[in-house]
Amino acid sequence: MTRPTFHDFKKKALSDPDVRAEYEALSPAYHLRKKLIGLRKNAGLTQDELAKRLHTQKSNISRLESVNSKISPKLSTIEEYAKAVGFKLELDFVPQKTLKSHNNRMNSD
Amino acid sequence: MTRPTFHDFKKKALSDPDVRAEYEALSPAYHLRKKLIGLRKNAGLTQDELAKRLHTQKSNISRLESVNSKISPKLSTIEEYAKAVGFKLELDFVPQKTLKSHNNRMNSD
DNA sequence: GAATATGTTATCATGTAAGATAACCTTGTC
DNA sequence: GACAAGGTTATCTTACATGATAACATATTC
Repeated sequence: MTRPTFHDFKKKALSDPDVRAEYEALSPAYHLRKKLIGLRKNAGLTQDELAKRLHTQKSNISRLESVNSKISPKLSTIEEYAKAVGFKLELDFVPQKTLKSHNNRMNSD
Repeated sequence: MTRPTFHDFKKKALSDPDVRAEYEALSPAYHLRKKLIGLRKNAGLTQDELAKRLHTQKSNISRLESVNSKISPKLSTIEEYAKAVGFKLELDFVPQKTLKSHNNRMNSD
């Protein structure tokens, strides 16, 4: 109980606004679209401009960002999107504490 | 210069073995395969057993884990793999410091 | 209200990841 | 050395993400 958990660690870390800007974890596929949109807008890019950077069409960007989209994009697609807006994608594997743990109600099925 | 960077933050965080076990970032697609294998073995599963959990074939697991594989898996594939071995996949977008920054030689193209 | 900028939606074509089966390669055990 | 367990590789099929084009919906500006 005295040992800081990852939750604590994260909470503390995110209280630092500098760190917060850099560290952004998210449960995959759910927040993903909104996150992507945020990154793009933050970079001051329109879908069309981003599309050009990625040598594709704005309609494809729109589809990728579409929240109600049922598609599960390829890893490389997200990577390239991230890179195009000035970010680098990293993957975290965090243990599922299926037991009596605290805030672990992220599991869907 | 005096403000701690994400690098420092991460370094400090990872010095805590408890945190380290939970937090595992990786540059996508490169370490990914090895990471997956490690997670599976750590869970005490064979490819065949994991395949059964995912209702697929061991050959498909092998292909996914194959380091020399040229495929870029779908996000959902990694998610399901992770979940099957007791982990949850999270995505981090970390800013590309393309400027005069330190350890930022991860960019390929 | 025509023109432009931004984003959306539908559709079809194409590329490719994933499903499935089978054959092979170890390594270890009897 | 037959056998089984674990993993690999090849091939074919199927599913689906992405590419591409076009038409539409809103603003916003002139």
